[in-house]
Amino acid sequence: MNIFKEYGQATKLFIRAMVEKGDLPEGLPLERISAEPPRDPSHGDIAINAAMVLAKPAGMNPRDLAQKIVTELEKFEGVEKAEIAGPGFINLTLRNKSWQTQVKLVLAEGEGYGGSSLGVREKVNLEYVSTNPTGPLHVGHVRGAVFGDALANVLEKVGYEVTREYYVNDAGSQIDTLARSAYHRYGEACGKDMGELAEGMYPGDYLWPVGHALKEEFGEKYLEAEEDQWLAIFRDRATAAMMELIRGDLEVLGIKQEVFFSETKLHEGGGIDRAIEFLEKKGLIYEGVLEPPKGKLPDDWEARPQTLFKATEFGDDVDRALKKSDGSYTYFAADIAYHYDKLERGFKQQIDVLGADHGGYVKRLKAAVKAMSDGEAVLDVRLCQMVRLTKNGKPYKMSKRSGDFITMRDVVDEVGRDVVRFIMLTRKNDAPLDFDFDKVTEQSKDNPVFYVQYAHARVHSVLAKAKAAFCNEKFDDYSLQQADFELLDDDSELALIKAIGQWPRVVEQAALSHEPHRIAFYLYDLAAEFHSLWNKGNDNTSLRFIIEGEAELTKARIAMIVAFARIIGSGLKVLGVEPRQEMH
RNA sequence: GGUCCCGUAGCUCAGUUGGAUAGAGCGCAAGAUUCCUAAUCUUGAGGCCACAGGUUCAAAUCCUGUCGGGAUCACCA
Repeated sequence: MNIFKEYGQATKLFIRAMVEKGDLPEGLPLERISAEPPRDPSHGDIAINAAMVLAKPAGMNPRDLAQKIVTELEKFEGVEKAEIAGPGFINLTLRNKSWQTQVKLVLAEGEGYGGSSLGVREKVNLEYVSTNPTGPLHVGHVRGAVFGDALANVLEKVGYEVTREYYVNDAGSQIDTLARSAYHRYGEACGKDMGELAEGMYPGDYLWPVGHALKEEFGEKYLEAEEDQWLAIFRDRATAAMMELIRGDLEVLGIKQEVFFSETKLHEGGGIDRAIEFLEKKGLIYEGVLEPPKGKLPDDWEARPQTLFKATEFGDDVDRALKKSDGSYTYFAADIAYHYDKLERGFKQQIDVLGADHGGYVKRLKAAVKAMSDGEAVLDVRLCQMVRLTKNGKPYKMSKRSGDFITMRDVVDEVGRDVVRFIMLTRKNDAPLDFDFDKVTEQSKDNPVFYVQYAHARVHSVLAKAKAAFCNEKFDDYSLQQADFELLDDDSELALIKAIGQWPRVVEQAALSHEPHRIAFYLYDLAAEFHSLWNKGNDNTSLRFIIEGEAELTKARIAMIVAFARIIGSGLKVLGVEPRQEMH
């Protein structure tokens, strides 16, 4: 249970009661009431803004209103004191017991602690990665992949039903290029001199096995054949092979998406026609000529009539072309159809995770979804900024193993999956991120992954020592729930416990704002709280976790740090990182 | 030129969807250390939150404009 929410709800109940009694007018903006931890801990545990938010619409003095609420809140058993501060804040100080109980809750609920049913099982479609199937994942793709996956986890934790999806761009001209590149390798596999690989082809050696497989399958059948005889089939085989490769890459990162949606199927199955027809019925399609873009014109710009979608009616800057001059559909048309398909599958909440280079694409996507759903569905597009690879602060070039880029596997091989995943979430998605190969593997506070893991490992170690010191006591989660939590009354212990109590709130906020990085930052802060407490035990041995001869006290403290470790564990799980028992 | 993102401590960045005296880490200065081990902790110095207006009880946060940095810009994908 989220303790902040609890008191926020309670406040709202009082207000409603007051409205019913006629003490307050109807129609107050109750949704603006928040119960949050105050920035300054000396202000108490929970700050409620109700009086300030409601004073004006209620036509009351904020402090008078606050006084009424305070009188009610004071009656709560868990509240030690409630006071009015500043312009009308209501500051609650909870009894220690209210916090200490959280420890027991964590142990009882285990990984479920921090979860909620906020999402009421609403379906969310989360599309991420979606790289062109023309080669293995490279570093640039990792961030979006990790971001999307962690976001999916967070959303699930608060009760959304998330579908993790990958849009396979297997229809464009880049696939023809892929097929031709594969053909080149096929020729070579057959022992023919193919000369130099033409400009613009995919040079990576990951196409070698594809060439060989094609030789296995077709022998020399297509060696002298015209392109139109083999192109389609090579496209098909090469894409399948690339998707196989990409799935393998994703698995290395620990990512599993359940839907792989093919653009080609959209073309072949008439999905695009259907979506366009749908828009046409709404009167949102017309033939027209676009204004030339402002500023510098592209060299080959010319006015031409096109099939256009009225994107401007839904917030876009210009209307967007749906057909090329040869009559075939544009990429955007396919994308409209794809999002239409998501709507047909019942997704009112859609999230696309894209690279920052797609920034200019966001408005038209949102416009399309808005238009097709009559504003019923929401599309959120999260853009992930660049990752700059560095080593010791200098731009880093790795040996290029497959073609002309650094692959995701290169990075994971070098530093490990957990490090990659965690570091990718130590920055907001829309801020660029430096990935320094030295820093991320360094064992120091500088490196958040290490810092958090270290705290977790310390708990594990203490637990083992406690078991050895008290062989007659049990330290499993159930036994620990029976501990006397009121013994945890030192300020620094309470500080750790209060930090633990923030977890449900953090999860909720990360989920609602679609910002999984908040989890990573929270875990770091939480770990800091633990390390701090640990070191107090160095100064003052009475604050150590294991106190010889004091079984009850030791049990309570072990319960506290085990609860701490559970939070770290479930937080890391959300990020897709394995918590470590030891650091060596 | 249009659009989107960014501008917070010397550096790298958080900032609880508008809250009270703006926070961490690195670096700098001083100190501590037998539970995981100087891998950690404590204390200190360091800020016109780019700038100017506006909205209100309250703005780093929302709106407008200016300046600076990045991305992107008709049929590509």
